[in-house]
Amino acid sequence: MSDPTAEQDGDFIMDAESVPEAFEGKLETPPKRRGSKSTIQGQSRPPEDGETGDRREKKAPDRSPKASGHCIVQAPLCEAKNRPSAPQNADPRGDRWKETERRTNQARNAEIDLPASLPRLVSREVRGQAMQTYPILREHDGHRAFFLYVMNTPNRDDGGHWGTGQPVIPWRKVARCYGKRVQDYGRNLRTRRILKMYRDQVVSDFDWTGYHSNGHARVVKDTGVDPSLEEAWREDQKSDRRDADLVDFFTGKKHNAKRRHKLRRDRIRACRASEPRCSDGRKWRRYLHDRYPGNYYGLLKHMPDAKEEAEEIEGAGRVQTFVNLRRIEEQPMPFYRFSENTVRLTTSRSGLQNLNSDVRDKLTEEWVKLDLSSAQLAIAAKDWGVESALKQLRSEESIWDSLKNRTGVEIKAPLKKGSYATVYGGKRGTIKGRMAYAAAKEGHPMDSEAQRRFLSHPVISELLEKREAKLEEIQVNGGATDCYGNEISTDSIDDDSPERSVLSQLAQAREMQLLTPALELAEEVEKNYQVAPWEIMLYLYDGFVVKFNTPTEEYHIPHIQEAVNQRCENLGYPTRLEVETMCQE
DNA sequence: CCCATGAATCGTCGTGTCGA
DNA sequence: TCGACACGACGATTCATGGG
Repeated sequence: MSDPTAEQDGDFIMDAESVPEAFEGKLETPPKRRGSKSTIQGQSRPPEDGETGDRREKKAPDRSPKASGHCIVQAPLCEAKNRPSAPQNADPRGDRWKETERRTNQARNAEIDLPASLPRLVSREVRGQAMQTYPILREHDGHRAFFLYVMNTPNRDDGGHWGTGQPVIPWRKVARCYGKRVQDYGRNLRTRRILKMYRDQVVSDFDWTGYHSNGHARVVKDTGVDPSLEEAWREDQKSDRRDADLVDFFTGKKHNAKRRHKLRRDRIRACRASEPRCSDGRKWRRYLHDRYPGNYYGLLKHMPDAKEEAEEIEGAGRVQTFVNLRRIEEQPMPFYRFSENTVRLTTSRSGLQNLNSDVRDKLTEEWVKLDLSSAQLAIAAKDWGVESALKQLRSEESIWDSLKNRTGVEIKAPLKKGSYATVYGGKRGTIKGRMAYAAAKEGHPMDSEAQRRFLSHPVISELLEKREAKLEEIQVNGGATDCYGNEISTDSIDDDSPERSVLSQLAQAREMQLLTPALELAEEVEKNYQVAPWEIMLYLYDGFVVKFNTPTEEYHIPHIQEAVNQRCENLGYPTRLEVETMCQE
């Protein structure tokens, strides 16, 4: 967060007003509730559950008079009766244990900032069931947050399916659940103590693995949660919940229009912190932020399809995708910010823009995706004066077919990845590596011979050649000026080869310039019609996604294309705006 | 190459533990 | 009481994922 432009983790939801109702009134009264003593069981615990955590008992007993002292889990709360002389100094558990206890107990009513990737929406019924089963959750913010974490975190030890495998509980995440004061205790925190308190006060069968046996974080061995609650919870998470009465498990607030509104407002404000690098960027963002949010909520009805598609993804990408989906469920409308080294608008949190494209296509099934054909290649071809590329792009034969023929690679993905890397300045090794990676992911390994052929394709090889000239030019001039007149100096970029960065920034600026006529048309249409027949819903760098409010695709799409194509032609870039065909296999 | 996001990794350090 | 040792945690870095 040192980065001033970075917005904070959007979960600022946690301020006074969002304190759960349950807390009212208890503020000043000491925790009389169960607290008193029941909790404490400090020693009641079965002696042996040992490994997890405590081997401590054995020695403790003897030397300490204060054995009693240490078992008071919440002693600190009742300072009223602190005993004068006692246990102070020679506590076998150490001051840090006691301090950890104290801070954890104070987390009953804390300012807690949950991880962004943690899904927190559940149906009202399930939340009620959880509160009934474990009443302390109602009034202990920290335990409630940690309970939610254990139940819902995507961070699981099998790295595979969402919701299977055991939750991983790194100390940092645990501390985060118990609020700022616990986090601030930093290196002195005894995480094990917190876990034991959770077990003692909340879920008595909770159990976890040891730490650092192999350098990994702790893992939950047994959530210990009541089976009927566990099942209800899983069922709820799996279902499509479009019509469910959702609440935020942590705050207890209904996830209704009002809350969504507040979320949006906060997010927009956070995005304002960054300034656009060009006027077109500002226009794009204003337009996109002005969209009617309700139109994005309509996407949620495709959520089950999207999840099904996401299940197909192999490896770590699946978890990423589900995290994205959860965020979309919470607030599907994307908000954009500006970054240091590009004119592009990027969404401020993961969401539609960063979602796996196959999954995204499911969600936006009813919308139309338009993008520039081979945009990056076209831009490089023109700006670098690559004759063979210009010719190829203007010819009948698609560049992709040509590349496929040359390399013998049947699928487009790796070739696309390779050409991105080529025009954005990637080194030869990078280009090869990216292609190989993309190919492997699709299950069609790409051998080094194929990679070599890619680089020696006439178009690619001339691109590489002209690219070197361009890089040298940038180096000599100490930078370059993009199509918006921004001077990009190599000095301002902290990198081994800032020229490459400049090169890619130039292309990215141009791509925005080529696309902007579509934005202007959209603004115009909005002005001229009572109800805009179409609007741009999502910005995808070299394309965008359009929603039609009236069945006028046949009429309007060609107009949009014409506006953009006109500019491409005027400026001499051999690319066109195309409707992306959903090619299902 | 640009972006955002998060997980894993590794060296360092203060402190509790335990045996002498 | 002292010193060796292991542990829990930090912080920075590196490596993944996703998008173009």
